[in-house]
Amino acid sequence: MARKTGSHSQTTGPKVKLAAAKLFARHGYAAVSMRQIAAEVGVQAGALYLYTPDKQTLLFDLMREHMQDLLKTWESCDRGHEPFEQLEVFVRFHIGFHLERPDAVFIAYMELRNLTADNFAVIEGLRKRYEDQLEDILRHGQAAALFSLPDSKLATMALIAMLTGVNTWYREGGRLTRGKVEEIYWDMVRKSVTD
Amino acid sequence: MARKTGSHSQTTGPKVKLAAAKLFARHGYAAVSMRQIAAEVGVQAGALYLYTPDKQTLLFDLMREHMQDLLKTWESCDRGHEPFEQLEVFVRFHIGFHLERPDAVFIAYMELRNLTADNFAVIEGLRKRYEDQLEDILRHGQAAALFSLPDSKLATMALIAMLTGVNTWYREGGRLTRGKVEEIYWDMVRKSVTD
DNA sequence: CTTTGAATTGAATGCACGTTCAGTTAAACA
DNA sequence: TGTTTAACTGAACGTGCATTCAATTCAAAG
Repeated sequence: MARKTGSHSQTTGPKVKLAAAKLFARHGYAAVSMRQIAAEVGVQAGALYLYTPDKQTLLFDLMREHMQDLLKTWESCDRGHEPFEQLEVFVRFHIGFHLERPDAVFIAYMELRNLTADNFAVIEGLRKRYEDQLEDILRHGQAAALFSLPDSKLATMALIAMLTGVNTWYREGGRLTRGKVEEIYWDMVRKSVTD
Repeated sequence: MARKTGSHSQTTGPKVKLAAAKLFARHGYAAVSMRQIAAEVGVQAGALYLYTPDKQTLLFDLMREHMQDLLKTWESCDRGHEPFEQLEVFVRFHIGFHLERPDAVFIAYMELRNLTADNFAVIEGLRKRYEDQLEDILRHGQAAALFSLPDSKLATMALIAMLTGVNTWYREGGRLTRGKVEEIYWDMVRKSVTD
């Protein structure tokens, strides 16, 4: 399928995913046709099937790759050794990672209901693994009597919702720099988990 | 259009909106057909057009009515007179109102991109008016030196995202009662806005 | 210069879509 | 009983959907 030698296009494969991500994020999976994606890439609709078996797999692959990227990047970064430090690293990592991939984040949060049951289970599993990263930090901080949380599961959900929300309003070149946003969110998070 | 005297059905009109809300929330506006909505109501597709001019208006009306209900209910409730009290009332109101209307909330947050430009502007205006309610509370608390916030606009967005997130995980009859959830969230919010 | 074969086209398949509307039903009224 | 009328059906309209595939293109290999 994938060409081995140079032919008249070197980039159609990757272009398909970029085009699909852009259009799914803007208009939603169900509202975007394979013809629209093909037009964005600059080919006819039939050519897309050289790069994906069907539309559902295109969506699933985008979401799976995003979640795997999220987990892998988190696992391979220096995550600190003490609860406050770990929580600050997590907050800054989450905001930075999400602000760099607005399309993928939007799709991963909005298109869950357009996945088949099997695909949904896979993505939910990956999401759960990520949420567990934060929950572990909160529980260790709680166990060390550094944090004060009535319910670490609820706090996990509350904090992740708050942090991910940055994508709904942040615009590059706006009033606040990315670093300033990270700082303000970290300040709120730190206070919310302590007495 | 609407019948004035008793005929063989008293309820088709309202049923259309309930069915549409349920299906839009579950599968998304673009993925739901007029035929599916009609089947849920128990009529043929053509009959829906006695109650809505088109599918887009059905979506818009659901979103507009939800936002108007939100604003009206907030404006007509006892909102307190002192910043901490006002903020606590807002937190509890927001959580309670949202948990009671999961379908409408889901639609209002997920289907913005399926609105026409004109309809989007209307809904965004209503949403802004609601966000301003919280921002006003935070600014007054800040002005009275009761709250400590580097940026009240950012804090508004962060808190609303956190509170609305409750709809993604809360399930009636689960581990926590609604009142307990309100209490825990209020605790986190209170701490996050103070020193 | 000819052969090869992957990349792509473009037409076609069958199906589902939103919407319309002439006709049917049946309850309410005269 | 006969007339009215709102509610609803069922078929149809034109369009666009995801997907398939025989035919074509064209750069590289021989």
